[in-house]
Amino acid sequence: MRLNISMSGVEGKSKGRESKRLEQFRGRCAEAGLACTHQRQVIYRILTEPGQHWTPDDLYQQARKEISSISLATVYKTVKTFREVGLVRELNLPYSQQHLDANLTPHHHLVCLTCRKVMDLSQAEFDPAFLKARIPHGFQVQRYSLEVLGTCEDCAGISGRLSNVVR
Amino acid sequence: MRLNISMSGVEGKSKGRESKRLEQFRGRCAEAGLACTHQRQVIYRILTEPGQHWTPDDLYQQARKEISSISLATVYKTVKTFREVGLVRELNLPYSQQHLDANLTPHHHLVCLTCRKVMDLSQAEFDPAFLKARIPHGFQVQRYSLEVLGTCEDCAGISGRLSNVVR
DNA sequence: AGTAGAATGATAATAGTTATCGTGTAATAG
DNA sequence: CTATTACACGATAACTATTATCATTCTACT
Repeated sequence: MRLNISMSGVEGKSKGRESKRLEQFRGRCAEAGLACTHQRQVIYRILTEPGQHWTPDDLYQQARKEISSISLATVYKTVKTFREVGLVRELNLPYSQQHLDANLTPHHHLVCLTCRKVMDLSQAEFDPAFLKARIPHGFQVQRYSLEVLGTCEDCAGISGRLSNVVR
Repeated sequence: MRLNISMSGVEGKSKGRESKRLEQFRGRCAEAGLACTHQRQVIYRILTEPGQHWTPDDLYQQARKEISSISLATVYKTVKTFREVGLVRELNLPYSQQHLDANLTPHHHLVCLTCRKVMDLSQAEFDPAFLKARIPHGFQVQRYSLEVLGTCEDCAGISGRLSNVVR
């Protein structure tokens, strides 16, 4: 059976907007030399739901609702590909499973160590007052974990343009 | 064979200072209700070498030099115990293995995505100018990853004092 | 529509970590 | 200083997260 390339699960009213997003995604795939498959479309759409930070397994459960035959391996491979071409980023959290973020605008995260909820925190250029003002009332900060990621002087010469591939 | 409780691998000259560190460690174990075993002493001493950020496996390789019979499982269990009682913390890095930090003073990290070197960066209260001044010349920042870890409002009531147990 | 190369799905393999359990050891009491 | 007991250790199995393999299927292009 041949599957239609479409944003399934979306009703007619917002079709125009969804088609636009699909076209954007198709363009990004073309740039990156990736096939714009149904699986990748669905996974990308789920990933870009605002404010969500998916693990591969949650992503798999969600994607199965639309493509019941999808494989967990496909989800992992897709996620890895998306990371490599810069469509998503990985959060650095103290949990065993990776968490993904399709919000590429610079921002930070507020993580509840109890329920593991992750909330976005807009970039504040590290201004402590500004940052504190953005932390929701009631959130008890236990610690900040700031990782400055980049390329050290010793490595700068070695691998010029490979360094944007995280992991 | 009965093993002497001692900081093996340390020569006589600095014995006084090492004994002091051992006594400190013994005290912390007593507080936490932990037995001050030879294995834990050695692992803790390795972990507290300044500027180092060990993975469990590296820690195992290092500890074997002093206790050839030590088990990898012991290293993992010890590390987990140390995390639970707050003797060490886990770094949040985009790599598969956990990295440990026995430096409990608030500070951040500078991570080279190429060679995976991790350098300490003293706490700067999120002042961007101060922070930038501390980044070594030649280090090319690709991104900041700030995770604010704590307890969200919803969870504040539920698990009052359990929240310092990370992971 | 036909074709080449890439992606998928099923599953095996691997890496990192944790659990199990019998033996050994540290802390405490006598 | 020795005996006891609960805890810790070591060996290994088990488990979880992730990646590799490979035959089949699909996408992109002609």
